[in-house]
Amino acid sequence: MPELPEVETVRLGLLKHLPGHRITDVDIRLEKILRRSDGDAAIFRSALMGQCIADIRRRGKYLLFEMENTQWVLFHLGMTGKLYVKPAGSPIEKHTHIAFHLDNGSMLHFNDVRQFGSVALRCRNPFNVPPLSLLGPEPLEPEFNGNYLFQTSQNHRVAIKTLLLNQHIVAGLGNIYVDEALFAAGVRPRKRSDRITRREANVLTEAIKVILKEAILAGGSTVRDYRNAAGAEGHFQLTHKVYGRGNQPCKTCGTTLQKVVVGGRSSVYCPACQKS
DNA sequence: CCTAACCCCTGCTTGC
DNA sequence: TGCAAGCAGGGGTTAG
Repeated sequence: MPELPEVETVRLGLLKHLPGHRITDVDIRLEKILRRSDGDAAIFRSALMGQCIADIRRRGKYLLFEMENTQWVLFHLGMTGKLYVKPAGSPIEKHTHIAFHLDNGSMLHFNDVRQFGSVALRCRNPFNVPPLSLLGPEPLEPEFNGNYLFQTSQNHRVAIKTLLLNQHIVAGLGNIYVDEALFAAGVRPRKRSDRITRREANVLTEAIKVILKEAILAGGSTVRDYRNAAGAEGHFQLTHKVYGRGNQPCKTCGTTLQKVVVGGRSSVYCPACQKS
């Protein structure tokens, strides 16, 4: 479940190794992992052969390789997707669907057990077309603020958790960080969005920003599958107050944490600390 | 326009 | 010990 902090951690790791390097070959083992790509596997390979990686960017949970020739490669890690930088000659392990060979001999492996992730070639700037153009604001940018969240909440009648998971409203939050932010803000996940107060929207927005920043500093959360570009685990899971802790005591007050389903997602909250 | 349900997929966990 | 059902869930599509 790579969310914004995990994707950002992968990006920072890849930045150390990839920009300025040329792709010398592309080995596509599972064609169907290419989704919404400009062209088939053969086109993907030939378009990128010999091309130099200029920059690595992120939008929501998407990672973007900006190539020197203005092509782009769009990655989504889905639930279990990983991008590994590997030394020269590393074997291609199970569930590695694409291996990029680089001009310094190292390799970049895209590995995804559940195959919910995707990789796509884009011949033009992808920011102004779907799916990126449909994304809401970046949660760490100033345009995501209490006023925005309050106004948006008033215009929908879903559970606040469902609203925050909606990438069209704010880009990059997933189950972990929404549950943690709702706990920090003292708001229950099933609270209807149009009943959120202006003050709650302010508190929630700040909680989201603080938690995301802390999680990035901790290298993300490794619950089961997540690893960074070097194959190392994150540490933020040690700080989780509620995610994955259903029926365990609240770390703040000792009350047994409640586990419920909201919008089809398992959700954990503290009935004492989250009164609203 | 909106929301809920379903689908994709594999491997770990749980129950018999 | 073995087997199968249950579960995890981001995002796209379909149904209502």
